[in-house]
Parts: sequence; structure tokens; C-alpha cells
Amino acid sequence: MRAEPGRSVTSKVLALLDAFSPATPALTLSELARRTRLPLPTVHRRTAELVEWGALERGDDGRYRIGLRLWEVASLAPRGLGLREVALPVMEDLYEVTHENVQLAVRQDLELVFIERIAGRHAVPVLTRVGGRFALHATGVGLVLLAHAPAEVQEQVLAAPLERYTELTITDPGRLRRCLADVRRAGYAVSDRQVTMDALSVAAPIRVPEGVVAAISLVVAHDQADPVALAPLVRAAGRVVSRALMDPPPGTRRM
Amino acid sequence: MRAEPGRSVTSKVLALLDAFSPATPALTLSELARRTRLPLPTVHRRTAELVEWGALERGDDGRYRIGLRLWEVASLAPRGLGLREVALPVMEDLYEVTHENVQLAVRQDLELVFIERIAGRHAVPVLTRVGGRFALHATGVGLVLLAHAPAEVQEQVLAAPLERYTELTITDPGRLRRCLADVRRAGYAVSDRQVTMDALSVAAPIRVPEGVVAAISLVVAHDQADPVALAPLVRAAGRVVSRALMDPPPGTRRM
DNA sequence: CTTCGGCTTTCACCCAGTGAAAGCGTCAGT
DNA sequence: ACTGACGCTTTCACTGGGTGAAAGCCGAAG
Repeated sequence: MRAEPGRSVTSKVLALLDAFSPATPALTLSELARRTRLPLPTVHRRTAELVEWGALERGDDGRYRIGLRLWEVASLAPRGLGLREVALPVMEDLYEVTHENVQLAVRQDLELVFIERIAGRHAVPVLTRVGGRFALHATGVGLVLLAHAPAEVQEQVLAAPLERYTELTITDPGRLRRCLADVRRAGYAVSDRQVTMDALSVAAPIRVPEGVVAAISLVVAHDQADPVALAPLVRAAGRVVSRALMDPPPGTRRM
Repeated sequence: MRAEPGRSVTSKVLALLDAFSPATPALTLSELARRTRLPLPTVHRRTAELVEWGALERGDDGRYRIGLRLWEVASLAPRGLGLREVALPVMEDLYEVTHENVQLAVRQDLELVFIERIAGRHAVPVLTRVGGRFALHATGVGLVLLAHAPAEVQEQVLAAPLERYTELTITDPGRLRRCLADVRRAGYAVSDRQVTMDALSVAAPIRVPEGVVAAISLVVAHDQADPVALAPLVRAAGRVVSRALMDPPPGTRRM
């Protein structure tokens, strides 16, 4: 045979999409072939179909980019835009009151994904990107999501080395375990300079009957605010979103 | 042969994604099979792979939904989140000043797609959804996008019947043609009660050297504001976004 | 217990997909 | 102008991933 076996067509198509990343949002045909380890003609054929449908777009420079049609379909993801739609009004309220960064995130496997962010022009700059990923053990939202994740997920995170971002990042599994217990007990998480030395975040869970599906947080300058004072505000926001998730769309919920 | 020929595997995978819509964001296996006209075992196999990768998620109810992983990748679409990131600060400024609905849209084929919307709690309710589509000939953003679309696109839209939404919707091709000329000359578009009888929108183009890539608009109560007075504001917003699109990311632009 | 609808698995067949190879077009260096 | 390098596109004969009919499962309704 010629065809290298054990690789389905679908997996190749998905590998092509996977090749795109925040750092490389535009790729040439050869770059795609290299990244996916697929023969060039194969990539050529599959991308042609993806472009025709609109999953990819090809610029005048010959580079492929993610297409608007794919973005349209993806906007139907309940945990993506769906969640955002519900949470945004509450996030805007939080922003009105505090004029600080407001973040919304969900857990995906062993990391978190930022679903939305309101970044005040005058607030502490944060390095997160909507659609971007981050480790679970450092940020406020991450601690909330990890604290309420299935035991199996927690064990996997605790078993792996915990990356250090600042001198205050928790890298000791035992300490992290106790921290998570605190988060569950208090109903909110505080990450004080564990990601950058200038910022602190306070996060609260967003719940549906099945469990915690997302987390909402405020990010503020570390020397400017008292986390304990912010906690009730963030927790209340979390509860409002939780209720909004369950109440209005009686048929089409299910996170 | 058994396999009905003429249908590529990739096209089937894309058809599966296509089956999801704002009205049907969650589908059972059989519903997917019906909508895609694919045999049930085929759907079963392909969805299994899509779920494994994260393009789809399967709920406890057995229904398939668009997965977060697909949303992540799609967030890299330059004309989706990419454009939004650049335009959002300006949209927020517009909102601060007016406290009215602010919309951002691009053209996709013969329709427009809403990329972002800031809907004030107290502003006129609008029925648009981020990620949703709409006809080009009625809204403010639509008129701007159509006025600057390739001649071929304009002809196709003018040739098809123009759907009527209100008694003020332009449905006469000749009138629409003159209207588009006005839009090009004035540098902005006004849609006065052409979608709903309570609202009016003022829209301006967002340009890169290659042409108009998007449009930004204000939607206000029709009896509350003077479109001509709003026009400079919206046009200025469009120009600020246009510049932002070209200036800062010198490498990674290309809309 | 039986029926029904929806989901999953099996199995033998075969066409969509494959990759090596050759053909193009463009650009930089000589 | 020639040459070589590079990236993209097309060709072609082969084959294994994909196929759908059919049968097996499972839980809910009758």
C-alpha cells in the first residue's frame, strides 16, 4: 500500500484546523503540511474542500486562515457564545461598579479557556485573550474551576508539575490541595500575584444543578483593593449568572 | 457499489457541522442523519470522531452540540474575533456617548453576519444575534456592505427578490441602486424603519486598502434621534477602526 | 411480554483518497 | 538570460478507510 494507514480522513481535516493557533493564525500550504505531517497533495485537496465550504479562507498572499463560516457555526457552542450571551449583562454590571477587568472562563480538559473579557482601558493590563487557554492552578477562575472539577481531573493536575509564574504561584501539590478545599468552603477563590506580580483576582463559581460549569472573576491591581471586600460582589455575580442559566431557556439549556 | 458516489468524506463532516443552526443548536443522532441525508451508521462514525476531537460535544441527553474546541479554533478567524478585538474599544466608546445599540457586521456571500453587538439594557431591543445572518438590503450595516461590494455581488442581490420587512423596506431594485449610490457618495447609510417600525440605524464603512471589510452602526429609536446628526459620530468610529486595522499589527493583518 | 424508536456494531464490498512523481510559475542569485 | 530553489498544482494507478444493509441492543411505552 501507499497510504500510511491508521489515519482517518476526518482526523486529517481536524488536524488541519488544529494547525492554526493564536501565534500562527495564517499558514501557507507547505506550513500546513509540515505542521500536520501530511503529504502536500493531501493537504492541498483537503484545504480546497474546506475553503469551498468556508471553514478556511485563502488570502491574496496564498495563506490560509480560519473562515467566517466556521466562526458562525462555532458561535453556536453552548459553552462559548451561548454562555457569553447569558453572562455578559452581569459582567457589564460588574464593570460599571468597579471599572476593573472582568473575566469569564470554563474548564476544558486540564486547562481553562477564556470565554469573555471586559478590559477597562484604565484597568490593569491582563495578558489573556478570548479563546485563549491558561493553566488551572494559578488564576482565580482556574482555582474555582479546579476546586469543583471531578476528582480525577484534580488528581491529574496535582500529579503534573505546576508551572511557576511568579514567586507566589502555588507549586506545591499539598498546598494547592488545601487551597482548593478553602475555595470550596469559602465559595470563592483569591489568586494574589500568582500570575503576575502586579495583579490579584477574585473569582466565583457559576453553577447548574449538575455542577460548576464556569467561573467569573475580577482582576485588580494587587495593592489597590481588598479581596475579601470584593468577594461578595463577585459571588453575587456568579449566582446571578447561575440563575440566568437555569431559568429562562427551559428547553435549550444543558451546559 | 454500495456507497452512493460523488460525496467526499470531508463534505459529510462539514454537512454535519452545517446541520446546527441558531434554531437547532442541539441535535440527536437521528436528527443529524435526517438533516444531512446521510445513513445513520455513517453519522454515528463521523460524529464519534468529531466528539473525540472536541468539535462536537455529546450531552447526558444524547444530543450533540458544537464543542468548545471548535469554538477555540474558530476564535482565530480574522473576520470574526480578530476584527472584534480591534473594533470593541471603539464600539464601547460609541456606547458610552450614546447608550444606544452598537453593531458590527461583515458581508459573507449575499448576506451579512453580525460579529459583535453592544446592546444597552435601556436601548431599543434589536433582534440580531452575534453570529447571526441578515439580508443586505435592509439594515444600515447591510446597505454599507452592499454599496461597497463587488459589482457582481450587487447584481446578484438586485436580481433576487428583495424581502420586505416593513412598509418602508426598499424592495424596488432601481430605488435600491440609487440608494447604494447615495451611500457611496455620503460615506454612510441610513436605514429608517426598514427592518422594524420602531428603529432606525446609521452605519459607516470600515476600510482597508483593499476595500470595505466591515461596517459599524448605531441603532436608535426612530423618533428619538436625527440620523444626520449621528452620521459624523458613526463615520468617525468607522475611520478609527479602519486605522486600527492597518496600523498596529504590521505582519498579521490581511482581512 | 411485545412493540417501537433510537442507537450501536458487524461485515463484505469498493470508490474516495492516496502519495510518488512530474509539471508549473515565480523569484533570487549569478 | 540561465539556473536553481521553492512552493503550489496536477496526474495516475493502487488500495484501505469508508460504506450501508442488516442484525443486534437497550430502554421506554403499551
